[in-house]
Amino acid sequence: MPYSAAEIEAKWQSAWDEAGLFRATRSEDRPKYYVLEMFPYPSGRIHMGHVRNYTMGDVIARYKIATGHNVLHPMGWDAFGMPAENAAMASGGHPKDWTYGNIATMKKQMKPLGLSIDWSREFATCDPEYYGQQQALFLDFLEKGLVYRKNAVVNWDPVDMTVLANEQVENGRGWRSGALVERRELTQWFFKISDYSQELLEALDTLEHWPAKVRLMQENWIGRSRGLQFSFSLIDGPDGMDRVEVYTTRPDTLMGASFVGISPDHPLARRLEADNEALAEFNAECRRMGTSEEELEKAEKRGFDTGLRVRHPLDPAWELPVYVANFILMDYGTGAIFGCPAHDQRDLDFARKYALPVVSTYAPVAAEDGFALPEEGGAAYVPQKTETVNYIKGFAGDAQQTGLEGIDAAIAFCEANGIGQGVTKFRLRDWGLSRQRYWGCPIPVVHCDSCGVVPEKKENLPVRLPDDVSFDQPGNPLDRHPTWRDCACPKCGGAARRETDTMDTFVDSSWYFARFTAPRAETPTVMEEAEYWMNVDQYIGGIEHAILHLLYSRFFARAMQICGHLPEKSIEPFNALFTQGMVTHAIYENAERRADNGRPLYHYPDEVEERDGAVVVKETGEAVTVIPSAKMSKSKNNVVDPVSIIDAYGADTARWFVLSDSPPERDVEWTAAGAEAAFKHLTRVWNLSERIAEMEDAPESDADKELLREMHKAIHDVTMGVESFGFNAAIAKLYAFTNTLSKSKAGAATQRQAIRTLAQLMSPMTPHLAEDVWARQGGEGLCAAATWPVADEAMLVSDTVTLPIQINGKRRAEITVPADMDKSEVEKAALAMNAVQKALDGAAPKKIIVVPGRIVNVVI
RNA sequence: GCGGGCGUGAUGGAAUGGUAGACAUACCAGACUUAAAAUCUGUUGGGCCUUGUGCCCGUGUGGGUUCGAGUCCCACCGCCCGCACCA
Repeated sequence: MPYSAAEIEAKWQSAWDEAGLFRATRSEDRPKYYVLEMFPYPSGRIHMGHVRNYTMGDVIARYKIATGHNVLHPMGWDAFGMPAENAAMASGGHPKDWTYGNIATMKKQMKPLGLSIDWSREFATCDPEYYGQQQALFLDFLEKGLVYRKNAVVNWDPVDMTVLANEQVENGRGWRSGALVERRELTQWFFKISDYSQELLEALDTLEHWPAKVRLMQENWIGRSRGLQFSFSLIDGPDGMDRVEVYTTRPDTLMGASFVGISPDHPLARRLEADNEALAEFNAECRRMGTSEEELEKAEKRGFDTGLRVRHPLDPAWELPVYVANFILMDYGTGAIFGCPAHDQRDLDFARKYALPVVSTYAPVAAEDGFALPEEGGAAYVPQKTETVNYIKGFAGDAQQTGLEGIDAAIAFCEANGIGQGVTKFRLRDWGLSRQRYWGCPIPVVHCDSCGVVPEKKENLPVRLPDDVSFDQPGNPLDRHPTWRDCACPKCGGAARRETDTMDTFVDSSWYFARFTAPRAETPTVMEEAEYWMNVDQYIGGIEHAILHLLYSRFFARAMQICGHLPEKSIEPFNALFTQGMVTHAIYENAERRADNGRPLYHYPDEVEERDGAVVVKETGEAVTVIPSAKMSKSKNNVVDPVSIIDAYGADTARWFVLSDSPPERDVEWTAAGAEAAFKHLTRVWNLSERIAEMEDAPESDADKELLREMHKAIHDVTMGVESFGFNAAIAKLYAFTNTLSKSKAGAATQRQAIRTLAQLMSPMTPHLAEDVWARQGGEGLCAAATWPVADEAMLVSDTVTLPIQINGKRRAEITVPADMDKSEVEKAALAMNAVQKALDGAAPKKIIVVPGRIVNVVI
């Protein structure tokens, strides 16, 4: 019989369903294991990235089932968000219909992959049963003071009358209207994540099974710094303003101060713009810039001289100008800085532009050739904190000190002289959760003229989104929905208005992992279930979530614990994290023609072919530029649809391929050739199984022993590979073992044992094929439920070992010796070799290094 | 701009500081076939001539540590990800 993926895949999926193999229930007889992949946004169709992500999780889940764990492997939908509203605006439908329609489609596309998911726990974050519990969490957080209101800046589109996300701002203009975007202040809700800065930072050390790079990125994001907070006294400032408070991490450069810079949003700047039209214009222009940090940092550094002056705290006679500058963030520090051009390149650029003085406070201890002080035209000199420098114009010990010592000395000096205080600050800002959009979780509060902001009563939850909304007018439809918006105050019963803002979708994804432990509960979580299933033992997702999603989830775990929704152990909810790479594909750009709208013209993979070493469009023969390995994107026509791959080759081929060619943390490029190779291999295994099933038994020989030895090596290597996320390496071993088996001269019984083991080792990756081979070769029960094989240590060690012999680190010969041979014996045997004597050419070895089982290196 | 990562044959990649290129693709050669496809077998980093169990070079570039560096350290170049209202 030929290999028919479609047939066997359907068959074994029903078998697993009938056996209820993936239904998770609490049980004390096995250790639990919770494996979770970041849940998908229901964008419309599944893509290869989903296949890769869920296949990796599935490998872990199936491996853990086989090694005797009680596995929880759930799936849900991150279903709120802008694309649903955009679709509604574009085509007139309802975000709800669009979203649930997409979920149905994607679930139908995922099912054939044969994932070991407990679908009984499925939910979407836009289900009222889910977001209602999220509203309950919000009210608990409010009660505990974990959420509060303050003003914050948003991107405002004055034509569409709507708030824009950063990604909706293109070159300072709204993506739909093309209008110049403004910054506007709104009163918004914030989570007090900054209260946990220190704790979130320190706890990173406990996350030993997280990638070091993710921990480092979070550390930098939280951004702890030690510095000095002090003020400059303002000369003839406006009423009530007599000083400018400043925070600096380099107080040792205070004697190099050359100006004071304040944010355009600083209270002083706002006060001054009232009587200064030019300044008002400057500030307005700054506020037209986007709100993203990237944009602020990349923008040309510009300043406006307010004409005001301040006194230097160490020398009242020393006056400095005050500038409003576009690169200073009101959100960080005090919204004001002092500029020290000699030791900060940005300040130096600024000083040169506005002809401000440049004064070095320290210089290198030993200047290299060509070094010039910044005041002599050199670049800003910024030493490492551990580098020793020569303080030439310091004030706190004036001597050679490391940068760090200089900072500490400066803080101590300033504190002793009443100039300022050493403070620890964090870069981490509070998390603004208000969104002025319809398709999100309503914030469950009411605004009452007499009572102010009143939380909705818990028994009135969920505050449901109204269905009768339209998107034919700009703005948030909740704002113009009177019967929903107008309500009674929960406190006084008088006329009040619902909050029409909804929550950031990051809120939805900050606790879904906890909800999976009790997805139908009438409370956000159930302690008994959370106690059993939490924490997530292995979390898998994209590196793009390294900071925000993971940090927010860590904060939520703490907040939920405080409110009694999670056990103490869940303060860090993800025991282990793995960040996988993307699935990429070449882009085929027409080199001779552009699309009608002037943009580049991209061709689908099946529209091009190779002719005489060049890639051309099949129909027209036009030349094509191949851009290798780019992120799959609809607009580039380089998306490969998993459905078509599954239809053509089966799910096992798709699963095998996405795991095989690249290490999981790196990007993998989808190629037609790679998919075919995967299919070819699975066919080979199938054919091998057919052949072995019909073999007649033969007397045992050395070949049997050899095959068993290779089998145990394969068990060992594949197990190691799966345990350490080395799926590609595990697959390489499986290829090699398949080759060994197909050439083996061993007897039928041994070959059957070997191919059953091969099936088991393959089953996490290609569960359907494995199941079929297992059954064909007389395996008992379901392969998916069979106990994982264990490598026999005794079978792994060889009697002899081949050692390379190096002369001065260059390989010159090799020698085969008994594995347990003594070091000195190995040394003797190596020196006695002809090739070694020839290479030595009479020279006497100075030193001989023998690393047992590894290498011999002769140094002459 | 800031933070993080990556860079190895024609290609994807393998390699606890210890024989660089496992495994796969592609290419070439052979078997089977009237033929092709499929399948199976074998070869393949570059260079040299003296064809050997030979020599030299080789993991983005330049330096360093080490008996020994793809791996560790420093600098540079290129590409990718994140930058707080995309999910």
